[in-house]
Amino acid sequence: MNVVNESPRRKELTRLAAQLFVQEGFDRTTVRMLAQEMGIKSGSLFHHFRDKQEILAAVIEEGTQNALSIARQALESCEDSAEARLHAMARAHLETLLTDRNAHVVALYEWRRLDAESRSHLSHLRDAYEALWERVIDEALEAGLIRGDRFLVSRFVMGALNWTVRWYDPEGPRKPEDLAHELIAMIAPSTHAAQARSTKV
Amino acid sequence: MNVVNESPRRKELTRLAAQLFVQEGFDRTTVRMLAQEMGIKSGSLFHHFRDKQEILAAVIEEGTQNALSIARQALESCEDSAEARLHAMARAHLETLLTDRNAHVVALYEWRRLDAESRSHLSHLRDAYEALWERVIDEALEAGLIRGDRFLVSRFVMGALNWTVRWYDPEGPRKPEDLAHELIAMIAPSTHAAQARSTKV
DNA sequence: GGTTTACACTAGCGCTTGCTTGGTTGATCT
DNA sequence: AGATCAACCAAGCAAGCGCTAGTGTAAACC
Repeated sequence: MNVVNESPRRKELTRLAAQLFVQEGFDRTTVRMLAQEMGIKSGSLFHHFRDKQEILAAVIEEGTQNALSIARQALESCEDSAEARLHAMARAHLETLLTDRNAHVVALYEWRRLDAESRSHLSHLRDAYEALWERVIDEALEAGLIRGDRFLVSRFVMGALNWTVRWYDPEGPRKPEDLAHELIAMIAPSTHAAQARSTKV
Repeated sequence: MNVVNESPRRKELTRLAAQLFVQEGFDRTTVRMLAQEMGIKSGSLFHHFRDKQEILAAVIEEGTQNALSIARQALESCEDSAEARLHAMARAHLETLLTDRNAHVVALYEWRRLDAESRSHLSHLRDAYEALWERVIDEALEAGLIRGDRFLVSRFVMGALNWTVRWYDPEGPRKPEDLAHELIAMIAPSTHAAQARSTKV
């Protein structure tokens, strides 16, 4: 019978599903396409997942969990200044786009295809991630690193970062490190990062 | 027979379609749902549009055309300083989200469901709009209003602005004017806008 | 006053969809 | 050696899909 466990097989299938969801979109991806990509028949798919919705939820959960743990780890292992923490968060965020790009694209584009219960479960995860951001931005505001409305600044920054999935090319010359620097230089021009940049160019 | 004209009836139907596409997503919206919303039977729909794809293209074209003409008008009727032009663009962008929100959400989320020919036609329109942005940002860079990499700054700004469709509440206290001010204050802290803000708060 | 045109209807074809059912296989455990 | 179990398959159902064909009708035009 079908299970809700976390078998390694299921994780691999989730990874493949994420790729197809990005290529085709959730609604256009049929269970037959998913099965073929996985090397099994469409019926066998429902041994691993209750229904198609559950595959989508699994993809998004996987990606968000990873982003959350990477961000937490980055915050723990960086210097304690507001600037260092802001930079660590931006860099962590961009690095997950390298390693988990598919899952994040799905989370951004197909969120609304989740049913009500998956959505409420996953929105807690997402809230936890965004809370990390708001806290780091609060610290930056208090330190006078940046200024402006707390709510608006965090939304603008999240927007700029999330939008990167649209244009960022991991094969290109720009590394996540560079993007993080440039973003912080843009919103906090009085930092070391900004000065290093503006004299270099 | 079905036509490709621009009858007022077709425009009204396009507006209704945009709303449904936002609520349900393009793939989940059936021609029967569209017809019901329009008060006709599903077969009658194909008198106005060749196929379902064409409805999507019509929605996106309408929204992009409006954004483009509003932006051009804003640039023509504003002061000639780099700061004024940047502000005019940001404000125009946010105001189209008020008046044409549905169409823009569709353009952002359902772009990939366009077939090849619609996509190539519409991407010219979108490029024209983004070119306006790049030019204004170039001017701001030259004027020393902001600093940083031309490519990255424009992507970050577009990201922050486009992301607003996710959280912006037109009924709330913040007006497009305010958002535009705040965004510019964030990326160009030495402007009048920034000083007015930071002393006021 | 006859023809055309715009817009709508009814009915349904051919196909695809997500998912179910009942059964087979090979490895693991006792 | 027998039992258990995860993993898979073949076959197909019921529902829904985009779209077409053929027809009706009221207004507009010549």
